[in-house]
Amino acid sequence: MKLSRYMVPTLKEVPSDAVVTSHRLMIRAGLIRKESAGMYAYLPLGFRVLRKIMDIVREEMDRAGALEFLMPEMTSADLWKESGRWDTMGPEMFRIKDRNGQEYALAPTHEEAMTNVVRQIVASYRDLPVTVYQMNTKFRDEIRPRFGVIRSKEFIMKDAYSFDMNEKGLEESYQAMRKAYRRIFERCGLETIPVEADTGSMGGSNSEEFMVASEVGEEYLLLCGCGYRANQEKAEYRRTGRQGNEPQADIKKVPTPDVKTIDDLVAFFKCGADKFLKSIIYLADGKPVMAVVTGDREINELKLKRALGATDLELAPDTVVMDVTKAPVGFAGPVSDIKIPVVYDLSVADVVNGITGANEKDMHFTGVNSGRDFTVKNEADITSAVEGDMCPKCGAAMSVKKGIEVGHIFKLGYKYTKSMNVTVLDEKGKTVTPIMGCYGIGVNRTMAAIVEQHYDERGIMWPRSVAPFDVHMVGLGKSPEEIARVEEIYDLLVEGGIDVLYDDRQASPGFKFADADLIGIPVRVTVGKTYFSGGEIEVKSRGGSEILKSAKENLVKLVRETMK
RNA sequence: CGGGAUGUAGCGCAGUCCGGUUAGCGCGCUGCGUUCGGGACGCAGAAGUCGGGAGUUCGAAUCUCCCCAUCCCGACCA
Repeated sequence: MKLSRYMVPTLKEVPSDAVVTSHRLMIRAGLIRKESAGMYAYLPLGFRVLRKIMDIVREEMDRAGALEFLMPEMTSADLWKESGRWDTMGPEMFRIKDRNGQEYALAPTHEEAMTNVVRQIVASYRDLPVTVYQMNTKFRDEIRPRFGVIRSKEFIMKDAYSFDMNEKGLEESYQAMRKAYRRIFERCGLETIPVEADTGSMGGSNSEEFMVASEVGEEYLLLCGCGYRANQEKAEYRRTGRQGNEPQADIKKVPTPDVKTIDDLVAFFKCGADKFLKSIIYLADGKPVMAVVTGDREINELKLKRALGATDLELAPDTVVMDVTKAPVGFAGPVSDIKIPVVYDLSVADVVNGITGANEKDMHFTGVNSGRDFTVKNEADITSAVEGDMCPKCGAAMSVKKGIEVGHIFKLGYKYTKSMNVTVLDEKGKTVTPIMGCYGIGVNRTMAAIVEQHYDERGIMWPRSVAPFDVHMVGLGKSPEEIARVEEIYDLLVEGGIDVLYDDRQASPGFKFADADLIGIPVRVTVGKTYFSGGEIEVKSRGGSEILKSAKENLVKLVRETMK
């Protein structure tokens, strides 16, 4: 491909709305252009990279025996109503109507649609197991699109769904996908961290996310040297059991006018936030409950929901707090008799001489001790694990990293096969409901993550497997004769089966080199004065500083070696 | 949805506080010439609804009001 005939609008300056590295570089290197918030056009160079990633995904899915489909983007509301998600999906799902008033969703995911096709086709245990997939655009009305292509309203996802006769089969299908995912990301040159994850609103049991460690990641991962790794939604931690040897003080009621928040309390009592027993009132399925955690920890609503066995959880409105605690928000506590269920975080029992609200306006208790002043009846892990917390497996201190989620696999269970009434006959002619697994990869996001992991101050450094071209050839001929000799080299490479981007523009050498570094094709071939005078062609890899020289005859061979 | 910021040529910015003739600068773009191995130089050009609307005024990029868009932080999220 001749650059003079291609479209690579590289930029020296970055549009002011690009903040994170991958976004800036993808724009500067001419891979993408913004259409509007959360929507991007992929220019030819960017689309080439995207296609390479999709090819890798496709090859590995096919290798794992998954069958590729192409599904409609616009999905009938009936399907969503059947599974119940028409109501539960909320505003993140784009909903549209046709001229007859028929409702549709722009699919944010395809469980229903895929389940629907599959149920029309499979009828017997002989048809299972089967794993189906597609790579297609997904639409999500994100509250806040962000970080360029990492969080957008429209994106390409590879989504796969497995159908098995039983849990044993599901485990096999799940492991096959797990293996495929590892291969996919490895082939893309990405270092991923598989972590345990919560299954979220998709419903289901076992779940693993493939994370790419990155400063711009939107999730926090807890990692332990023993191999335990989980995202913060899911990560457990162990109670320290450290009580120290501070003697128990007497409980005292202390006036605390207008001291409500933890920050206020820290300033008022001049002690650490971990001394406070933060007591928050929630409505779990409409009924008030109190959650008690130490002041330095954040309640993890997912964990709390699980601990309570609730399907719906929200912070209680002020009126309910008033009703339950007989005090305004800010003075709740577990000491006085509370008529609603109370859940204590693991952290609470170890607090000696804690401070907590007295369920009375402008009053707190100090010197509060569990076992004496209140009883921990229902203890659970309901706060998010943080840096330094003890690993649930081995007890060592865990560390925290931020990560971008590029893939997610999980065992869905019977959620869709039941609600959508999928059945097959088993060997005995008995009707059974298949069990599902669900496996996603964010393709665009994977591309951004690769850039996040492969760049330097000059630009992108594509791993060969996803690079838009194999070779970036810089032609530095001036006279028509020289240019003709450069073209010969280009033809030579192309005939040698090498995918070449040839910079034949009339521009200064520095300009061309800078563009080559920015675009980040792994091998650069320079045909310039050393060739015209001494017959030597220069070969350099994007990551290295060494310049290899080659005669015309050996060029293809040398380039192939450098590509490895 | 809360808090903050921004919107002026394709991109990056100045001008706005304190209203006043042809709205500037750098990059990029076009033409000509000189250059030519790490983002060359000279000369000559093209390109702007100053985010939109309404208002104040003799006069608005600049002041007032309303709206829109974008970005950041937060809340939220397979």
